[in-house]
Amino acid sequence: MEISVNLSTRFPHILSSPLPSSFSAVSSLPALRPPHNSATAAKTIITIVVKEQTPATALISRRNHKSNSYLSRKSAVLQVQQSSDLASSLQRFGGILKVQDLNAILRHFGEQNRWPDLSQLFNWMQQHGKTSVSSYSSYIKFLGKSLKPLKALEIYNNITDESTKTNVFICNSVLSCLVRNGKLDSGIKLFDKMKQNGLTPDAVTYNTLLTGFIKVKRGYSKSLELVQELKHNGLQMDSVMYGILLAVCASNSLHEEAESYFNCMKDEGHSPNPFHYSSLLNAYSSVGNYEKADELVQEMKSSGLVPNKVILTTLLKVYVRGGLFDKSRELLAELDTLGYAEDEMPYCLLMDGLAKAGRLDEAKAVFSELQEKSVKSDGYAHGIMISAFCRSKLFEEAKQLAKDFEAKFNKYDLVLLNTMLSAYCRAGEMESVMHVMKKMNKLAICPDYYTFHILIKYFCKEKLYLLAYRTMVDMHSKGHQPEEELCSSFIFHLGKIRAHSEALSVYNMLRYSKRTMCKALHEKILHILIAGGLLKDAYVVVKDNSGSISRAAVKKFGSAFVRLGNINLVNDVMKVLHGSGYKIDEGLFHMAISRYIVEPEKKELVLQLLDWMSGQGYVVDSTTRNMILKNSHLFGRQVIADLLSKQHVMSKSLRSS
DNA sequence: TTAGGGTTAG
Repeated sequence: MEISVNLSTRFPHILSSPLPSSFSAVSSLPALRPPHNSATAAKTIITIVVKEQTPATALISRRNHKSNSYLSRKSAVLQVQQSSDLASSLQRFGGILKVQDLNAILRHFGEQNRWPDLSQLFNWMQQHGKTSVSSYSSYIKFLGKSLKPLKALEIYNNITDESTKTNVFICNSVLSCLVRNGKLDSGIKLFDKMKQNGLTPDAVTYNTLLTGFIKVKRGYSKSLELVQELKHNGLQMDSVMYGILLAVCASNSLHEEAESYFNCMKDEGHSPNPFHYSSLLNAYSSVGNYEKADELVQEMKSSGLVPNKVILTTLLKVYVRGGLFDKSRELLAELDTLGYAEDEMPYCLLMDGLAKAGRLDEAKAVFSELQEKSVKSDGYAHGIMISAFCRSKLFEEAKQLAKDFEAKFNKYDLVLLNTMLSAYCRAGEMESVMHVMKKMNKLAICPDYYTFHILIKYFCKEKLYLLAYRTMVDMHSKGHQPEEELCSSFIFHLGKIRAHSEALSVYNMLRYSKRTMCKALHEKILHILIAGGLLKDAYVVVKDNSGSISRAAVKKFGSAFVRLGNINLVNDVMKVLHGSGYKIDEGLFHMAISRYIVEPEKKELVLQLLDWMSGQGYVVDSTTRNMILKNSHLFGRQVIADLLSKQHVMSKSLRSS
């Protein structure tokens, strides 16, 4: 099959059409503003009337003046907030506005998601020296909300005053901005730097960072380090912190640890709220411990809290994970009665659990029920069923449902796109595969590890090995490490189509990744490299992995290299062969000498080789010996005579012993 | 005078 489309941003080697401009056009539209109401604004303008003053009215006048100035500032704040031309209204009112007024406007813009105005105002404030700590902390917070963590870092890094830079409010908002934008690692690094520069972190700082560990692999152990640190700094755990830690435990499936935090928290006098309860329930769901879950819900009720929608939905999750499908159905009915099953989530939980337990028909029945009841859906239910069909190898049904999704919904995210991609790939629908990839491009959704994995597997299945190769290069350049099984079969196929250097590059991706690598792969790539004449690379493979390569393969490599490899490396190769326990045979030695005879300028290498061989106890056979003698004028007669006589003595002593 | 929070689905 031939792929005519190729090249674009997300998949530079696969899609052809240039990135459609519609995305950037839409994303650059200014945020919608509230309607401008000039009539209201006009009413709020206060005219200051200057009256003649008598001593008796002076005090009142001052008060009036004060309140007048307050009122005029308040009016100016409104004017600026409602103005459609921020620059000119700042020019007009900026002079009477105090820093706190400007901060109020800044927060107003932030709360209204008026990002361009927000930045314009902050710039103006900086240019006019009208900023305070609050301006920075608010502005940085809103930069985080508008997904501009780099801009926030830039603002922070440009702060020159040291005490401002280690101000806990500003530091907390920068860290929060990084964490909420998925940059936990850089947040932690910056945190360390801030401490070195004199920041005294408080509970908010720690909670901000801890939040980042909820959705991170091995987040629990990392969060423990922070907890230790904050305790060491004399800070106490608060109810928010317990809430975050419970969520960390739940997402790491640590129900015992969650339980222990929950009890600690109560012991310390904090009353658990529904968030705490639901996190602990969620932790129980990972092991399907419905007894403990039931007990906990009872406890919650007796403490006077009424289980809400989330609590009951999470309880349903526990039942599903515990395999209690009848009980799950009863609870779902209860949720329905309470009006808590208006959206698809509880159905999704049950469907997914049924499908994963191999009860696909029952899952399908729930899916039908959900559609008949016109439950509000964002497409999750489709995603779950598409995956379920793929899992059961019902690719045709998966494909149909993916098409159905596309017809009904216009909302995509990465997981759903991957699910559809997988369905189309497994069903062998090339056009639909390309269509999904274009869609991903258009929506500027970055492919992840799974996307690449699905595509590479599919391209291999279609024997589009070079396309698969380019996809893997993309994958690798995005920092994803392909898994061994995929690489291994891929290397095999690349070898078969004589794409030797591509095979080597895949081998190296695996070799220099953190993934484990099966020993047999070294020999596999060695054969490919020899076949492709990439002997120098083959040499590196043998040198680094001689213990994992069979004698036969080493021999094959040796004779290929000595015959055709770089002459300057022949002696090194001999040494590596010998070092790996391979006995250099007469044929190989003869071949090496023959090559040197053709290139007499390499005579130093011949002498070195002969000398080394004597040292290792190798005997020169008679054929080779005669060939050397015949050509000894090329190398220097005397030296050769000396070396050969040394050899002769050695061979005699070997024979006699 | 400004910073932090946690719960459910693919």
